[in-house]
Amino acid sequence: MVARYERIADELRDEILSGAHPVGSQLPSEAELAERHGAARGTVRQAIAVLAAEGLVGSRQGARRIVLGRTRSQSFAELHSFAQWARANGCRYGGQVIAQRRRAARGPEPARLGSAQVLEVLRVRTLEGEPVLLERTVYAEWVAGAVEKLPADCESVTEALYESIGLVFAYGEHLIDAVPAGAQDARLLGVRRGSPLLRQRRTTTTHEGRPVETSDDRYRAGSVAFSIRNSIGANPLVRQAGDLRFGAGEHMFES
Amino acid sequence: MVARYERIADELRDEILSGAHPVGSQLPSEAELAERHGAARGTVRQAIAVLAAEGLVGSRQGARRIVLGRTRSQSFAELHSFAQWARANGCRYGGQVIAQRRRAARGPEPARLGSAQVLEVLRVRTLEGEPVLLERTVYAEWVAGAVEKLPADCESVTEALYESIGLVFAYGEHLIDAVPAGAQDARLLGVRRGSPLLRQRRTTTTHEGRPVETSDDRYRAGSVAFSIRNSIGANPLVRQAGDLRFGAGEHMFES
DNA sequence: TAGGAGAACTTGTACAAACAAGCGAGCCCA
DNA sequence: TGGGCTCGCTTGTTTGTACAAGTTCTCCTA
Repeated sequence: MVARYERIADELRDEILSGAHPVGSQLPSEAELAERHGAARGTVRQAIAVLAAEGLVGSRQGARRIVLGRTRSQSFAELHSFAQWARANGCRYGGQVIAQRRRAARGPEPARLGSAQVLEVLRVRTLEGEPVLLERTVYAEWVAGAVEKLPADCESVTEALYESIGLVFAYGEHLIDAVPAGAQDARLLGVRRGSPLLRQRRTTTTHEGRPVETSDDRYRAGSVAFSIRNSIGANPLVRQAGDLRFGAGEHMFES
Repeated sequence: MVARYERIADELRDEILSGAHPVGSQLPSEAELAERHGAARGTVRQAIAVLAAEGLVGSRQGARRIVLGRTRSQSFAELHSFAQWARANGCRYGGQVIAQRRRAARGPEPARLGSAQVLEVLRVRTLEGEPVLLERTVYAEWVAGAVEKLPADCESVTEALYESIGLVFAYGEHLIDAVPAGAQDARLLGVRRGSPLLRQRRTTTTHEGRPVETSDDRYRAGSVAFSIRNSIGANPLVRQAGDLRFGAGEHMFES
């Protein structure tokens, strides 16, 4: 059973994406939409809030809402799962575990993952046959067993963990910056040492706030970009100051 | 006059940031908060929605809400304005226009900015005295005059434009990836050619959806990172496929 | 003691009503 | 003609109510 406001949101979104409401044009008023759908104004507002969060429409008190764009931001699942994202974009994709070992948690890991033992996995992901992403992931102890059981060429870790132990990655925190490729990065991604990589560091938790993993993912430059649409009043992306230093050598599996 | 739900949100945020509600702990129920603040449940829900959008709390139907983190995502203004962001972080900052000229719009610019003539500005931004950001911005014709009147060392373009013509940057679309520094990048940022830069391409519009500018901003690696907090159901960040090609030399707003 | 039924609690959805606040267009007057 | 003002429209805020749906804990029973 889909909620009513979601169906209204879907319908409005379709109308925008199909061009019935061109970019820059005014949306029907809340009252009009409410009458058309036979719903209360509050429900319509909820529907419109969904579209606003997707960056499709903007609003200003007193004035009609306007259509801002036609490219829709996707769900968290696609941000988190490389496989789901690749599939949604119609790309061939694959993955391969390069190295995997258990070790004691160190540095900020005990605090972040809440376990003294962790499982460290180095994985290469490919898009259209080419290696584009190097994942250095550290799993909390309580999922380590399930991760170890996965095949080395598992295509979607997220889905596999959901199937095996019902694990859902619910919340994530991401830090995005650029770093030069280290020796290992260069070798595995097939680029020159020092060439630019897009790095995404993330920590993921379950619905209950239980930490699952932290990861250092490095994308080959040009293969992937992150996109965000936002508006005054609500957006989750922020800059964070770095310290102008970065060491290329502080990796996990660096020999 | 601040809205009631905003005051409740502020109070709750303070409690979370101050540690009264530790990370992972449960928030009081909506009914409890409503009674404590003498407000209706709907108002409390609105307040909590603000915190959820900031990534501070998560929720699941039937279960108490939990605190997800203590680092608050900031407002759009801080994402958009380098000056406002730097100030909020207590950094010394500056800016200097390197070059500026009017020219005919080309490529995707006429469509994106809605004008045939544009103003192109090359600006270097500094943090704590060091150059960290190179902005290549193209302004639509209708703001070009106001931009030209700004002093070359204007510290905050966003604020200056607001003061002079009441312009508010309301909506933005951002594309984030990594690129190697070109010759000009390297010279102006004081890094080696080919070293990694974090690139943010953005297009900004007013409340009315009127395009203001598109920009290609390049951050020195290590100086700045982008951070995002998200959850299942709502997040604005997406990956976008690149084409695996990139040339270091093809600057200035290529597609 | 283990497991299941169920009650109590909590969040999600929906409706209705009212007032506040801001915008825009049209009107009137100088 | 130009400027200011008013009025209607539209979105923003708030309250109250009701029920649906999911979670969690307790207690009872096999």
